[in-house]
Formats: sequence, C-alpha cells, structure tokens
Amino acid sequence: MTSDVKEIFSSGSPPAPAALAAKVRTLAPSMTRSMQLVAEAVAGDPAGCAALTVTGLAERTGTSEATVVRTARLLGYPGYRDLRLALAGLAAHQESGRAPAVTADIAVDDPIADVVAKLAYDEQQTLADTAAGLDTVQLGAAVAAASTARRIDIYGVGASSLVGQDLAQKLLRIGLIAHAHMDPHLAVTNAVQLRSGDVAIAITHSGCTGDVIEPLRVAFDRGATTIAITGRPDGPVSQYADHVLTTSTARESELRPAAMSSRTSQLLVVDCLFIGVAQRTYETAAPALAASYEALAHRHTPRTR
Amino acid sequence: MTSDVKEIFSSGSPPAPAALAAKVRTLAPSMTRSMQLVAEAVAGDPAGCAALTVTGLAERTGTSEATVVRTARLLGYPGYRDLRLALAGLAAHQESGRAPAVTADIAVDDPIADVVAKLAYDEQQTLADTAAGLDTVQLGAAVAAASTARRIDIYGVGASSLVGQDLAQKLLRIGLIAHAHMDPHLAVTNAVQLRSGDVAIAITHSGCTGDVIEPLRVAFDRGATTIAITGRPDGPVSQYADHVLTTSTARESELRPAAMSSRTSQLLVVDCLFIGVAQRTYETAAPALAASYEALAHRHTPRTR
DNA sequence: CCGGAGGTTGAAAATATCTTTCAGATGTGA
DNA sequence: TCACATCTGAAAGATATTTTCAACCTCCGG
Repeated sequence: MTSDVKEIFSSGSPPAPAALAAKVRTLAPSMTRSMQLVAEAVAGDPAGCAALTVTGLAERTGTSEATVVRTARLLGYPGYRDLRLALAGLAAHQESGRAPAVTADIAVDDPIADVVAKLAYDEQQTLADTAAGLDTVQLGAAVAAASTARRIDIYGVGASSLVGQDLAQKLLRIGLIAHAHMDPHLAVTNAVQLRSGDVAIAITHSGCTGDVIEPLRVAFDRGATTIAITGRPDGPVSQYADHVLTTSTARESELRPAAMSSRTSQLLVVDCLFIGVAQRTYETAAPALAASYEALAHRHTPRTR
Repeated sequence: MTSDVKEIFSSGSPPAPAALAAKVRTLAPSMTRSMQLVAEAVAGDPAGCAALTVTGLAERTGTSEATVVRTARLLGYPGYRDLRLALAGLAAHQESGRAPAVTADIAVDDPIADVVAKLAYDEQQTLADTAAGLDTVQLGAAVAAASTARRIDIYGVGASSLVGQDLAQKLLRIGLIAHAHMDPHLAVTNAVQLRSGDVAIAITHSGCTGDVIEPLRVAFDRGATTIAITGRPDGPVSQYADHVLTTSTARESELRPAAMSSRTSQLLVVDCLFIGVAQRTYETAAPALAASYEALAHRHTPRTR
C-alpha cells in the first residue's frame, strides 16, 4: 500500500526546486509518524536543517538516520545528501528575499552594511546611466583626435582634477604626451601654446566652472581640438568644445554629494576614451604599457608567498 | 608560511555568502597552481561543481582530493562539504537572475560602442564584487577609528595616489584633518609625528608597494591606528595594518590594466569609509558640507539656461 | 484473549564520502 | 649543483550516508 505511494512519488517527481514546503504538505498524509517529524523539521527550518548531518537531523527530530534517509527519498531525492543540497539552495533563496531596500537614500542611521550595499548599487546605476547616455559618435571623434594629437592638455579642478590626473597618467603610460593642469593660471598660460593638431580636454561636472572653461576657451581659439566632459552639455563649457561627452547626474543626498557619483561617471568616460585611444595606437601602446609594468615591478617588495 | 595565510583567511572570513567569485579572484594569486585549477572550476560553474563529490571535482580538475579540500579551506570553509553547500546556494541564486552576455574581453578591434558597454559592465561587476567581499566589521572599525582621529594620514602612489587624494578631499570637507601624502619620503617623515589616536591609511592594490608600506609601518610603530586598503590582504602591507579593507581584483586584459578596475574598487571602499565617517560625525559634518558647497558656488559662472 | 501478517522503526553493518598524513615531486635560491 | 622549502597526490584514517535486518508495534481474525 504505502510502498505504491513511495514509488509513485519518488519516480514521478524531479528533485524539487523550491516547492519543498508544498510537497511536504502534499505527501504528509502518506508518511509514517516519524517521517512526518522529519518532514516538518525540514519544511519549518530549511536553513537550519541544511547545516545538519543525517545523524544531527535524526537526533533533532528524535528519530533515526534511516528514517531521515527514507523521508528524503519520499520527497524525491536520491538520498539525504541531495536533500541537504536542495535545502542549502532554498536557504540562499530566502536569504536574498530580505535584502535591504537598496534603492532608498542613504540615511544617517543606516548600518554600515546597508551603506555599502546602497553605495555600490548607486554607483552601478550611475555607470549604467552613463554608458547608456554616452554619445558614441562624439566619443569616437574624441578618440580619433586624441590618438593623433601632438599633445593633450587636460583641465579640471576639485574632484574633477583627480579624474584629469587619472587620464593623464594613463595616456602617458601608452606613450602619449598628456598633461593634467591643476593650477588654473598655469593652465591658461599653457593653453596659449596649443595649436591645431593639439587636444584640450575640460572636465567639469557642473559645466560652468570658470577655472576650467577659461583654458578651454583659449585652446579653442588657438585652433586646438577641444573636448568637454561634463554633466551639463548645455552649460557654458560646451560653447568652446568641438566634442561634448556627457556624464550622468545621479541623484544626490545630503550624505552623498553629487561629486561622488559624477566622479564615477567621469571615470568611466575617461576610461572609454583611454581604451579607444589605446586601440587606435595599439602598435605603440602595447609595448609602452608592458614597459611601464616592467618599471613598476622594481618598486615592489617581494610578496610573502 | 602558507599556513599563516590559511589562518588569516579561515578565521577572518565567514563562510562567504554569494561573494564566491570575487573571493576566488582575490585569493587566486596566493594560491598554488593546482588550487587555482580547482578555484577556477568552482567559480566558473558553481552549479555543476555542487553536483560533484570531492573525488569527482578532483578528477574534473585533474588534481587530487587533498587539493580540493585545501582549496575549500582557503576559501574560508571548514571543508569541502561546506563549500559544496555554499555552491548549491549560489547555484540557486544564479538560477533567478540570468547574466547578460557582455562578459567577453575587450578586443583591439571592438567598435567603440562595445568598448563602452563592456567597460561599464566590467566596472559594475567590480563594484558588486567589492561590495560583496568587503568585511563590514573591519570597515566599521576603520570608520570608528577615523571618526575620532586627531589627524588622518593617507599614503598612496601611482593610481592609488589619486584615490588617496579623493578621500582626503572629502574628509577635509567634513571638517576632519586629513592629508594625502604623495611623496614617499615626506610621508615617512610625517608618519613619525603620528601617535595613538591618529589614523594612517595605506592604499595599494598589490599590497606590496614599498613606498606605501614604509610610512604605514612607521605609523604602526608609533601607535597610530593603521588601515590598509588593498587587493592582496595576504600581502606584506597587512602586517602593519590594524584593519584591512579588501578591494576586489577583476580580471584584467592587455588593454584594460588592473589599475583600472582596482581604482573603481578602491574608490567604492573609500566612499564607504567616508560615508561611514560622515554618519558618525553628522553633527559637524552636515554644516561643514553645506559650507563647502556655498564656497564652491562662487567659483561657478552663471549657467546659460 | 491470543497469534500472526503487514508495516514501522532504529541499531548496527556496509558503503560512500570526506579529511589527514606522509613521502615523493617540484621548484628555488645560494 | 645542492640544500631547502613548498607543492602534490596516494593512501590511510575519520565521518557521514545508506543499507540491512531484526525487534517492535498495530490491527485483525480466530
């Protein structure tokens, strides 16, 4: 009698995905008393049971190992081992269910783990937005200009200054002549030197940072190819830019200033620009990169392992 | 020697939830060849590996059971059995959210639009990995130390230098005394001034940049609270760090140097640190932030529209 | 009330799986 | 090249899982 039921279920039903609790309820009537104990424990606390061995679960339910195995079989698994694996999967699923609402703003009293999650989420969002909003035609043109430039001058102040330095560092590494100007006055002084065939890049989130616009204007007037990386393509900086690369503007909160997400966005744009240039100048870029690695290796103390 | 590493990791890291792929990448460099084979298999096909026994996985990777167990240990599990359970959980996770197909490496002849998409995807991945792999306990401790520090010194060279400057800029904005040292010699000279109650932060992807380790060591010896932000928590820099914050190590390619993704990762960590500190010092941080916005507004030319 | 057939149960044996040990293999620096 | 340290896998040892089997219920029918 009961053996029929066993066969029907154990053969008919696949290893069962997440519908475990339901299955237990369906099969419960056809189970013997001690098997029901096991099934209940499993349905009630999958995560907890996943941590137990056969013996452990047998003790916890006041039954024997044999019964546990029998129950696992009835539930459609080849043995307890597989039931346990399924249980672990189930537990992981439940885990993900109660993630903190990462879309919410970062609050003053958020636990540190939430801060990490929210921040990571926000920055991922910023990246996606930036990638989606980036004009590849403009980017292509900027890449083309930079690849063949005699020299590349980069302007940025404040947080954008770091982005500019980052770009300059990388371009230098692949053998291009790039310089990030930090002092606005010197930037203007140097911009005067530019001429056709040179490239000037201005980085400003607000699109209206005078200290950055001014050198770009001078470069523009001197005939250099000018590029603006800004979150406000309608800002004054675009007036003097041959190519405008738009960064995204994520929402900001009191604790999370705009500078933070704009930096993420700017860096992505700058990276794209860099890789584009590296592709175009691959012949010279590759060995130059290799050489700079080589040089760096000597600055490192030997590893522990 | 290797046993030290084992201990650091197996004790420090909890069974790890979904950050397995990230963890594998972080730890891969400190693994032996055959262990890397196992780690790769596990990271590459969690679901498939979850279905295998030790012996099965050993055969599949062409190694021995012993190696499989060793790898499981290194990844932070008590043994293979537990790794397998975690794998089952991971597989269940993946089941729900199917990954997009931009996982390919950036090639020399990729059109610019692909570069943008791949780069954005990679950086998003890096962020997710970093967030998943970040030890919130260590982060919390670092935040606590920084919040009450008399002064905060930050060391970084090369690309990491920019990250350090970014952090310093932000901390300064909320009224803390922070300084990013760029010159290694000056950094050491200044580190001597530190004492208990001060905080020193070293940023190095490789974990073995002498120019950065040296000032941290001095700070450590002087009794300051030391923090390391590194992609190699088993590297020499950790010796002198009270708290180690691990950045993730994304795969790199010829065109996409490690510096690029490590920077993304480092910035996320730094942002988390900053926001944590801002939360803790909200009373003073909020007005300080507001004031710095105010000051910046005057540096902007009026918008066109 | 008794005996036994059919079913249930757990102790213990048998097997599979996982872990540890150890000696040989391999690499590395002097 | 040798000495040293590390890495590796075969096999022994320990655990966990599965199977076996006999005791034990439970429910009938005599």
